[in-house]
This record gives sequence, C-alpha cells and structure tokens, in this order.
Amino acid sequence: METNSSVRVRFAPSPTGFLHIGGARTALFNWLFAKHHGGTYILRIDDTDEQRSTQESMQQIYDSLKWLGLDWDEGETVGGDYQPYVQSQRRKIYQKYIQNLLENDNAYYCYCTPEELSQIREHARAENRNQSYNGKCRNLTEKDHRKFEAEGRKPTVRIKVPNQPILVQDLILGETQIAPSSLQDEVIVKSNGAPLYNLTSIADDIEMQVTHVIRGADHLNNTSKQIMIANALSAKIPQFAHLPMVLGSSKGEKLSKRHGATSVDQYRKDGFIPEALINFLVRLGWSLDDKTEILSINDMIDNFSLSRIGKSGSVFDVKRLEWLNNHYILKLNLAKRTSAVIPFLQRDGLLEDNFSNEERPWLEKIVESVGDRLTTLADITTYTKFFFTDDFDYHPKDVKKWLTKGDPVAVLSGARDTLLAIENFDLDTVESKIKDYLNKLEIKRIQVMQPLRLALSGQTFGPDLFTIIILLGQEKTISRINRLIDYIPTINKRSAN
RNA sequence: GCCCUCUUCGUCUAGCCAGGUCAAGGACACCAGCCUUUCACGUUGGUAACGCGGGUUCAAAUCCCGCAGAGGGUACCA
Repeated sequence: METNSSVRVRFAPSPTGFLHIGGARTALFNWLFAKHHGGTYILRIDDTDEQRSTQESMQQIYDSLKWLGLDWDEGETVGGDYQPYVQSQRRKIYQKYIQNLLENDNAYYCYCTPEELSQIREHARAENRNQSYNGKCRNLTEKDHRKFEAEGRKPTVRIKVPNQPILVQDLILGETQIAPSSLQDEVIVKSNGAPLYNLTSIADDIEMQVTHVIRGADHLNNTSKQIMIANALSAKIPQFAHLPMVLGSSKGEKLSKRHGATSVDQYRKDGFIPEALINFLVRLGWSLDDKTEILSINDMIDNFSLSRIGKSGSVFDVKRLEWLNNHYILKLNLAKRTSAVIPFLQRDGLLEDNFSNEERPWLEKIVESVGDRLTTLADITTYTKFFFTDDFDYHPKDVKKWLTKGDPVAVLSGARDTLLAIENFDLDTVESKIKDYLNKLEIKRIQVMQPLRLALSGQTFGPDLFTIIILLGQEKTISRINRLIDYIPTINKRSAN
C-alpha cells in the first residue's frame, strides 16, 4: 500500500436534505482514498446556501454517514486543527480572502440590480454567448461608487476573469483548457455580505490544506471558477478528481425520486444493510479487476485507486443492490441477523418494543428458519408473520389451487391425527411420522404439504414445513389445521357470493 | 443557444493509455434444465454489447477526425 500521510481529502455536503446515494458514494471514495494513503478524511459542512441549509439535514447527514461506517478524522463532531468545520461559522476567514482579492484588483464591487442582470443575460443569450454577466461594473469610478451607494444599492463582489485560459487537470477526466471567453466574472459575495460557494469552497480547501478534491462531476464547471479564484490568490491548488454521475435509469437521467428511493436513510428503512450498500456503491464507477464483485472494506482500502474509476455515469440498479444485500445478510451470524431484524418486526407490530430476553432464543430459531430467503431485512415480516400472530388470511389463488381439488379435508384430518398422536414432539419424530403418513397416501406429497403450509402459515412459500410445525408447537399446529378444515366447506359459498 | 464531459451486453463492468492472445471476459437481471416439501439458495446451460461514418495500419473495441446521442453547467444554489 502506498503511504503518504500528507493526503488530505474532504467530503463537503450542503445540508439541504438527506444524504443521497450520489453523496454517499462521493463520501465513500474520499474515505477510501484517505484510508488507502494513510491520509486524513475531513467532513466539512458547506452550508453557504442560507435559504436551504438546515440543522436537521446536517444531523441526518451525520447519521447516515455513521450508519455507513464512514467515520471522519476531522469535522464538527470530532474536532481537528482547522475548526470550525461548518462554513457559516467561518465568515471571518473568508473575509481575509475577499480583502486580498479586492486589494489586488482581482475582484471588484458590482452594483447591478437583478433586473439589469437579467437584461444582460438575455442579451448574451441572443448573441449565443453563455455569459450572464458582461463585466459592466469592472471599471467603476470613485464617483460611480458614491452615486450607487447614495442610491442605497448594496454591491456584490465579483472575481475578475483573467486573460489567460484556465487549465483544469482532472485525475479521472484528464486535462482541459477553459477559455476566458467561456468564463465570467462570478459573484463571490452576495449583496448581503454572504460569501458564495465558489469562494468558500476553494478558500477552505486552501485553508484546510486539502490535497485532493474528489467530488461529483456536477461540479466540473465550478472547478474552473475555483481555480480562477485560487490563481488570483496565488494559492497552490489541490488536485481534482470528478466522479461520473450516478444515474437513475437507462435513459441516463440523473438519479431522482422518480427512480425510487434516493436517500441513504430510505435504504436503511427499507432493510438494506451498510455492508451491502457500501459494496454496491464502490462498484459504481470503480472496479478492481475483471471479476471481483464482493469486496470487504479492507479489500477496498487496500486496492482503491482513482485510476480505476471510469469516466461515464453509472445507473443505479436496485437489483444488484438486492443481490448484494442478500449476500451480506447471509454473512451475518444468527445473533447479528436476529438483532438486525428485530427493529423491523417491531415496526410491523409483530414484536413488542420491550420484548423479554426469554423470547430471544425463540426469535433466533424463527430467524434461522427463514434461512437465506431475506433480500432485505424488511422481508422478515413476509416470511415470519404467522409465527407471531394467528391473524392471517389464505390467499384466494392458493385456496383455489390447493383446496378445491381432491379431498383436502380428509388429507388434513389425517395429518392432524398423525400429529396429534405424536408424544415426543420433536423435529425428527414429526418429520418421520408425517413422511410415513405421506407414503401411505396415494396422492403426491405436494398435495398434502401445500394445504398444510396454508393451514399453518397462510402461505405456500417460506421456511421448511417441519420446522414451522416444531416452532409453532403441537397445540397451535393442531388448532390451525382444524381452523382450515372448518374453513374449507365455506369456500364454494364464498366464491358464489 | 453557449460551455464542459461522456459513449462496450437491459444494468454494473474488464479490455482502451503501451493496436494483434477479444469471432469481446465476469457479475446482476432475464430465460431454460437440474436439485427440492413450497419459496428461495445452489448448480448447469442460454439470450445479449464495442453508437454511427470516415481515416491510419498487414491488423482497431483499442490511435486520429467527423457526426449522432446522452449527461452536467449556464444563479446574489451547491
């Protein structure tokens, strides 16, 4: 493994909502890059958007990152040499940068009103240029300033586009030159005095000694603006790596709610586990070789490299996530799997919030009976509901398929009597007695097993039938069979209604 | 419109930089068989891709040019 302790990276979300999938991948890649190089991973909150940033979002992002296991070395909650790590608390620091820019004539005050600006924008567009500002206030005289101030106009601060092209060197995308003509004098401080993202982001990257900026490709255009600012400051710029976008469908659209859940928190609620999500995310744009799909965190850390990240966007395919989720749930030992599943049983009202420890062994047996069927933790309810409650229906389709042919009442009665006669009600005995019974009948096993399944669980899928019988116990098993036997004569009446 | 970027099976990707071993490999999904008390799992097999057009070369998925398509940006958002 390469070791370069001077590597410093950051994940800098804006707290305007939950942590979404794309953000989680960006965080993961930064985290892996830092771990791989023995460097430092910083969590910074870029909350310069006063309108949309909220405390709740900040907390949600922290929670999601922690749930994923992406702990940070420096940041609001853990400290570090560059506190504070929340941009809204760093205004004083940016002031220094703004002064520098202004004093060296690399930035200037602009008094244009929103109306004037939109006119300029329209004009530029009519001429097929993409600049929305024309440098109108670049060369204001002292007199102009006084006049505007007297009118009560509050100025913004704009950075001056240099004459030379901006060179953007990207570790993933390669090198591009951005002509001054396709850049414009960006606003870096709002008229209310609030510094804007493109200033604060690069200022903090410089300030915090960030060596590599790894972020989504949606920031590609911002990078040239930020390099322009850093150049004006004569500051050393970090290296950049833009991650291709995470897309929502094969049409190549950016991932959005229309394509299903987009937040990490929603996937947690849906019963996905962090190991699966991490493994899924790391393979979105990155690969180790031509065949490795499953990687442990250590595998990822040992092998992670920016050079193996592709250039094109990746579609978020939930089927792949489900496959990984099933895989990682299986890797959980019974105790862990049981613990993981408990909140979902509680959520679905099958288990008391304060269930007793005595129930734990029984719970574990139920979870064990489910075997490898869980795609998500939330699936536990589907497979085990009938263990917890008698309140279940028989699906009409199953009823029609298994209870309307032959003589199900006789078949079930026979099975019931067989079970009733058993003294040692254990798995081996139950299994052998039932099999003896099956062998005596002249119908296919399935014709007995499925009606029994329906009687006991209301379903024709799920755990091993003999295990279900044992977990339910003799008494409940018998009464549920009787319940179905009583139900069968009413079937025709029901369908007639 | 303008600027920037991208383009291998339906999806994630390997291969591309250092052209031949690629009549393109793996995985998810899908389909079929096997296994089986159900559903899953597992297992065996199958369908399926180098966006298009030029060029360079003995040879191009790989290099060059053009086109098309897609994405991102174009804010006193990030």
